[in-house]
Amino acid sequence: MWFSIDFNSHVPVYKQIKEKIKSMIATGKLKKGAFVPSIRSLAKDLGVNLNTVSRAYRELVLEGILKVVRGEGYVVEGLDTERFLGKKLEEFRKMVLTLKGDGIEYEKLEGILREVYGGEGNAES
Amino acid sequence: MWFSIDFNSHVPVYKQIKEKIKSMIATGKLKKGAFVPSIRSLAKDLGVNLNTVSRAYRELVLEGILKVVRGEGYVVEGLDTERFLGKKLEEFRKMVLTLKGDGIEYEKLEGILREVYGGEGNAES
DNA sequence: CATACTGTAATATTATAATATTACAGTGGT
DNA sequence: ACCACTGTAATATTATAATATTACAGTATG
Repeated sequence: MWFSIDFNSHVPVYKQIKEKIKSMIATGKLKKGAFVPSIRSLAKDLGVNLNTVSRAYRELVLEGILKVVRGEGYVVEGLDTERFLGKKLEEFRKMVLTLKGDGIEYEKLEGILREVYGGEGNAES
Repeated sequence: MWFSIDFNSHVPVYKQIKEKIKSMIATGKLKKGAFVPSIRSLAKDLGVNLNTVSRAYRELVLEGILKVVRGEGYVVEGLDTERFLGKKLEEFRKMVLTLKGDGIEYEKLEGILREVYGGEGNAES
């Protein structure tokens, strides 16, 4: 089992797959040169169609993140981690702005932050 | 001009409209008994089709948030604000979890929080 | 070389969102 | 009564995402 798909999300499945792969590269769970699961096996694991995984991988190749070796599979090329995380933080900022606009107080968000990160400011390393 | 739509978002336009209306009720910009813009005028303002706004309003009626007076328009009924904000915070928590999973540190998120809230937040590093 | 994996390609089908357009029906002001 | 607004309804069309299915082509290994 590799990861899971949120079928209730408005985010297209192929985009969710792309994001997860990128995330795994960013966190070192997938290293340069490693093979990602074959299209068929990942499709089966996730419970989606072969074509959907195929599209995700194809686009990742176009973005220079994967490379394909016909007959063998897809291999991790690399990822501009800074850029990837930067986009994530941009999304975060956008959401915070919306929440502020909804009248939610700073303390409430900070509380959730603390909760998720395990009580104190520092928790993970 | 009422608000704007993000056409690049994966979130369907009619859902974005629903969220904005709810948000405006939650923040008191739309009060109980007030008329929301007519289907046609809002559609024109947002640059979307009449049917799209119609769908959003129709669903808001089903949720008890708007009420319709034929020939006159749609009127604000009410909103369970606690529930609405609760869902927003749930989404926030989910995003924070993802970001933590991506290896982003607590301090980075807190920094953005502070930024958006204009340094107001709290000191207490 | 046969088999079992890989990726690739093509086609058809379904569901959803959004659009465009036309028409009908209710309400209020003049 | 007329007119200008309201909402409503129905139909057709487009684009996208995802599915299902079949077939073909490259690679490695027993």
